[in-house]
Amino acid sequence: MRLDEDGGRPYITNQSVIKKPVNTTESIAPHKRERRKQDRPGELLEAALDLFVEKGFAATRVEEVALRAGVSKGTLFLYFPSKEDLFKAVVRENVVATVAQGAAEVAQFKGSASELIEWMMLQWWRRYGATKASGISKLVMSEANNFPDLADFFRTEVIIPADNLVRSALQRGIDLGEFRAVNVELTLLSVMSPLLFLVMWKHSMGPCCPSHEQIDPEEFISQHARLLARGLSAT
Amino acid sequence: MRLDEDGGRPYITNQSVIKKPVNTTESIAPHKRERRKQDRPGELLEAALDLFVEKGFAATRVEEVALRAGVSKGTLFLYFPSKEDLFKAVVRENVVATVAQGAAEVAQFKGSASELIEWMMLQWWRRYGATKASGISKLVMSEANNFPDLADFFRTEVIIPADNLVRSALQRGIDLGEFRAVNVELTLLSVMSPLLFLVMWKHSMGPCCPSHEQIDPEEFISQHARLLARGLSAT
Amino acid sequence: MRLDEDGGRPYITNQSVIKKPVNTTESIAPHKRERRKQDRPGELLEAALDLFVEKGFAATRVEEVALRAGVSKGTLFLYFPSKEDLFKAVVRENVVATVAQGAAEVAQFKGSASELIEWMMLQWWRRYGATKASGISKLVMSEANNFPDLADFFRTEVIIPADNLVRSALQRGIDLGEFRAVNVELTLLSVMSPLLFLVMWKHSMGPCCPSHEQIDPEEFISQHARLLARGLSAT
Amino acid sequence: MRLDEDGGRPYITNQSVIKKPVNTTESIAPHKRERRKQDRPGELLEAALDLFVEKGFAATRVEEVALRAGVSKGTLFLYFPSKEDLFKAVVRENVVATVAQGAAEVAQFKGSASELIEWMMLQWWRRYGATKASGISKLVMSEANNFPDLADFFRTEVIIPADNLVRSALQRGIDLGEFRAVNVELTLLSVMSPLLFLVMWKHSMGPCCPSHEQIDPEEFISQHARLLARGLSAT
DNA sequence: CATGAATGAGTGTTCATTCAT
DNA sequence: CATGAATGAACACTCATTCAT
Repeated sequence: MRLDEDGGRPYITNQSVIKKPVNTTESIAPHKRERRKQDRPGELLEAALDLFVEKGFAATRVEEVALRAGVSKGTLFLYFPSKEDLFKAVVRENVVATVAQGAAEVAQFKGSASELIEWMMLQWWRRYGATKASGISKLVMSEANNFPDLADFFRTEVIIPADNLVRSALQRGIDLGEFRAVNVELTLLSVMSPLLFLVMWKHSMGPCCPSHEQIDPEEFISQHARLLARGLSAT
Repeated sequence: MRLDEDGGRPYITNQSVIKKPVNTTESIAPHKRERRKQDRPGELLEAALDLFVEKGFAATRVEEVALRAGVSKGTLFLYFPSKEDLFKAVVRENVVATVAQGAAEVAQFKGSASELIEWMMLQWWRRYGATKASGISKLVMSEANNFPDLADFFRTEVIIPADNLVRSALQRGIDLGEFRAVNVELTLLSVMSPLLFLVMWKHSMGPCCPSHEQIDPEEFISQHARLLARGLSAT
Repeated sequence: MRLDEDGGRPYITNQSVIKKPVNTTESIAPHKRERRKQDRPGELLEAALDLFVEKGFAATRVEEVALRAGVSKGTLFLYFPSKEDLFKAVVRENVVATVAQGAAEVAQFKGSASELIEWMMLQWWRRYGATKASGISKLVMSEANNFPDLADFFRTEVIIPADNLVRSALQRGIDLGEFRAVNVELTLLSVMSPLLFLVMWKHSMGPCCPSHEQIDPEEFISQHARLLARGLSAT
Repeated sequence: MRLDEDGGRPYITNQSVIKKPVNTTESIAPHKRERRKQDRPGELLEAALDLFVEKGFAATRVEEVALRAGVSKGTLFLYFPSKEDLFKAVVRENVVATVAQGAAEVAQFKGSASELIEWMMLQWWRRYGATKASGISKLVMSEANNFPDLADFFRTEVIIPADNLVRSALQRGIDLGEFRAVNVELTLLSVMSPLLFLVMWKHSMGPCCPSHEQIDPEEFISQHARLLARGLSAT
């Protein structure tokens, strides 16, 4: 390691590296500035999402969030009274609506119950599990102990609605005679646990274990869905 | 879901864990110092397990571990050269041994491959998943990104051996014509993911969601195992 | 030997070194905060130089440096990422600059090689050896084994350039026929060792040995230089 | 880095690694044991010398000294009330007598003054400078500020006698008309400083600077001595 | 005398949070 | 509103020193 790698700079300078847009025409573009102000929370939340998902709650430094959002550390605390509050806001901002959209699509699905189950699982993966946003699920599970109210919020807004979707699909299969009369609650877990495991793994051990890299999530989901379908099959 | 079962005692406890060995035969007992010395590692490991499971790796302070074990911070470092080493010792004491024991028992199992799978899953739960020690698995997944060394250690010492156990059971089923020739790696995930999900849930959302309490993990595991067995069945 | 000369002020001083800039023109001065900010590095470097020279590298606590500069420990790390970097900055500020300046002056020197040697030695003493900053050389030699990185840095930034200055002067004397064709590397040591010995002594035994006080370093250097000149003389 | 490099040892054991000689014949060899006890301080001082020279005062851990001497850490403190006292004892034990022997040999020297000077310098190097013991000179200069009484002791017992030897050689050269009537005190420094510099360098920067490795100390001393002889020559 | 387990003050470094400007 | 300089409480880890045995 070269000791003079700092290239002779005598000391660190904190001088702002934030590039604030130079308002050369302050008088004729007041709206721009206002909009900018209004966007601040959103930009901060976006930056925070990225970093929380990437590094987790503890390892994310608020200064890095602020920098990525293009504001100073102090400004972040202007909008969010603490790191914890920022975290909560991120979760609230980024998880609802995904479920609602899913529900709408399920309603229009044509096909057997077992096809529906497989389709739901794959959709869940493609629309959520495979995206950055799924990091929130991992994060919530990881930090639930430290933020119990957050866990509660997540359960109410996300988990229960999503579970209900699967529950009704299973029930439909049973009612139509396609599935045996299994315990729906238990089978629900058989459907959801591989998905949640996939997300946990992807955001935790995944990056460390290249050995598991050859596994294709969609292929796994498909096989698992078919395994379940066979297992549930009434015939 | 009774996911917080731990023999009835919740692992979050503030009661003193300093266990003075009961001297029933004071005259035969070795020197007090010596006796303490031999007890130290065990006491420290127990305290460390409690706190790691309760708070996670990063949030657990070594001094708190030492204090809970009734010694000073310096004493802890007398037995474990670093916090990471302490953690690794906790894993070895509470997880690695369990895997080894499981492997030995598996070798003596008499029965079909599908019976073996179900038995393994149930044993895994009873011997590990249902205990406080399973918090380690949750911890590792939660903090793997921040402590890749620990994740690597856990993967090498625990995940790979455990996976191999399941892998060989599946392969045996296929070789004996009991199972169809499915992709073993994918099926492995179908076996493990419900177990790991159960553990994650128990140590994260579980305590916050009393609504899932009515679910019995063993019942779920049994049903899931049978679902898989049916799904895998060659006939 | 008056080796502890430093312009009269001993470098071991407890008097406050927090130098509030005298505001002769309060109205023109920038904001108090800004002013402090600009002064910080200098104040910290000054405090660090004092303490490093007084106590050595290992024995100097960064908090003490910060306190002497009138700031908190955290503030120091705002300007210097580590104790080593602080030290390197001190070296750059107090030693490297001196070498560069010396090199510039040497380039303009008119006179014989032997005159140049004597002039360089005297300048080295007046500009560096006799000042507080020369404590850095003593420190580096004293602690090189414990902090090889610092020794390496010092060697690269200070020793090699300074040696090259002397080397070229010797070579010039040989090339011009003024000196005999001696081994330049060995003669370099004959030039440098009295200077470095002087500095070591001043910052170690010097304060303890008033008996050597009657020796004037400049007189010694002059005589040594002339001794060498005679010894090297080609005639 | 392999995380399991500790080979699975669950925790560190402080169990004694000190090999105390097993006294199988305790009853017939009581003297041996007594001698052993009497040797303790000597063995500790020897170990301390090695380590202090090798690592310096601060970086040497008392436990390492004790271990090398074959006793426990507690035993060391039985003989030396503190690390500092151990340090002082080491210096006191290891520097006298060398000078006395040198003085005796000087008295028998036949030859010119300049030959004597060169011979003394070379002998000083061979008998002291080149040996491990010279590390003490480095150590004393390095730690003199922290141990002023040590510096005083060293000056009285070592430096002054050694200086007197050189002083009288120079004076003899002047009295016999071999040398010019130079200032003896200054010339003394011209003789000693290269030697002390050599020792300082050897024990500090030397190990870090392979570039200077090609320099042969004896060759340097010879050339320096001849340079001085020419410089001092009356002719 | 000798031991070695135990201590606890101290060290460099980090980072969420505050607040004067 | 926005800034960023300043803070200070933590934290993992070290090691000279003590003292019960």
